[in-house]
Amino acid sequence: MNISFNIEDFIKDFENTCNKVQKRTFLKNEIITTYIEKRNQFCILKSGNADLVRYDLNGNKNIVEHFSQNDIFGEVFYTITTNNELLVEAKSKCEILIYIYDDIHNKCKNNCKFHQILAEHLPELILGKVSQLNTRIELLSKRSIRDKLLGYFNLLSSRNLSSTLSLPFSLTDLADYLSVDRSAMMRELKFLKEEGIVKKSGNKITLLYK
Amino acid sequence: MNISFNIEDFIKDFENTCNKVQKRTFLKNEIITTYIEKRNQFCILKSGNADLVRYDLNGNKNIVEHFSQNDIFGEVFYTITTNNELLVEAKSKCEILIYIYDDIHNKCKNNCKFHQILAEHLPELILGKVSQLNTRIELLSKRSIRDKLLGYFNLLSSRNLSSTLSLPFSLTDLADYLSVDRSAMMRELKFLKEEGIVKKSGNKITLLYK
DNA sequence: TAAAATTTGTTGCTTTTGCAACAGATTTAG
DNA sequence: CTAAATCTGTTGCAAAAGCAACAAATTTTA
Repeated sequence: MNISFNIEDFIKDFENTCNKVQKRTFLKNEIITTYIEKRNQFCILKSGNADLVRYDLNGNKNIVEHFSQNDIFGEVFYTITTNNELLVEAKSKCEILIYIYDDIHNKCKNNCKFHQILAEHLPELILGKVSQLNTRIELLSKRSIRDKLLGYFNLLSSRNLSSTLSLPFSLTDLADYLSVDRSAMMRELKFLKEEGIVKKSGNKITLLYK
Repeated sequence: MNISFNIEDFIKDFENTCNKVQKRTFLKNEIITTYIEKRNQFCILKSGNADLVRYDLNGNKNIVEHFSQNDIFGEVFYTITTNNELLVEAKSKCEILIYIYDDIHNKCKNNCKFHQILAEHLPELILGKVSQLNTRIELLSKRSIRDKLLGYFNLLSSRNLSSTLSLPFSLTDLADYLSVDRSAMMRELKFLKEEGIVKKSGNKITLLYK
């Protein structure tokens, strides 16, 4: 799994070589797609931010994943189950490439570079996804709100190579992402500030320990 | 993503066509592998049961995944992070195929059928993993012990096409898998029995509602 | 730019979960 | 076959998290 494949360059160079690839733009708050039928959509987020959202039977909103530039998503990653409505919601203006997974696999009739190269790098692309999901599982496995918050902050901080980080979420959404009650999370965040463990201004968090 | 690829047949037919594939057997409680260095191990569980386990900083045991026949696992699925010791522990006698991911990708010098066919089907194999991880995330996102228990029981029940299911875990391990306190889980299970929602005898659970 | 909608921040109270400890049942190992 | 280890089941108490409700700040939109 060499990180030799640069998805950004790939899109730039080859997205126009195949007429089966759909390009679409969505505005903030628009629904990009739902995971209902098994059309095997495979999507790449060219720009913008989006959330994969589930509303459970108790009416709780659940942010399953948060997508930013170059992330991949779509039905193809899910076994569609009964009582689950999954939506991908644009959180800002989004440019998306959409195509159907089977086309990639069964070789495109066009013999275009796009499908050719994509097929070649598909395993590492999907492995990247697996890695992200494992990180998500680690976070959700933490047993207290405090550990979830600190775990998430640490993650963003290490990606950012800095002890300061910007939240890609509102605090309301962060609670839905961590799967906890918002007011309880706010309380915990207050304690973390009072104890001098984190500092917060606007959507910036700074980790103060070590 | 046609489910045309039968991993069991594949192994039977081709595992001996490549001398780079390592076959190993582990006894119950032996450590099959650890995710520490990035050797890009890719493993297939031919038979037996195993758990992927993490011990967190508070000493809590966490069962990240449970593997049974034909499941795939290994370092290649993980971004190795600092404070994380991940172990794969055999829960029964296990037969494993081990090989290094890069060999698959960069075409095996032997030009053996094993690598050839595996490479072809790798994306759908990894997509199956993604699906499993998404199911895991859904479970961990549930907000109460009751919902986690019922969610897990439902899952096993629908796989089993029956309202009765066998737990592949001891209750102690189930608590670590659901990421909750064992005694709290036992209490909740007791309530579920008292309310006539589930029935339990031995390691068999029956769902009584609907 | 004014009104509406959403987000942040806070609190009192209730419910759920975790922790510690222990006894009995079951399984494993010598 | 017996002793040791592990697992199941239970409880009282403490701590954490959820719920509901509201005011103030901020952002969106018409």
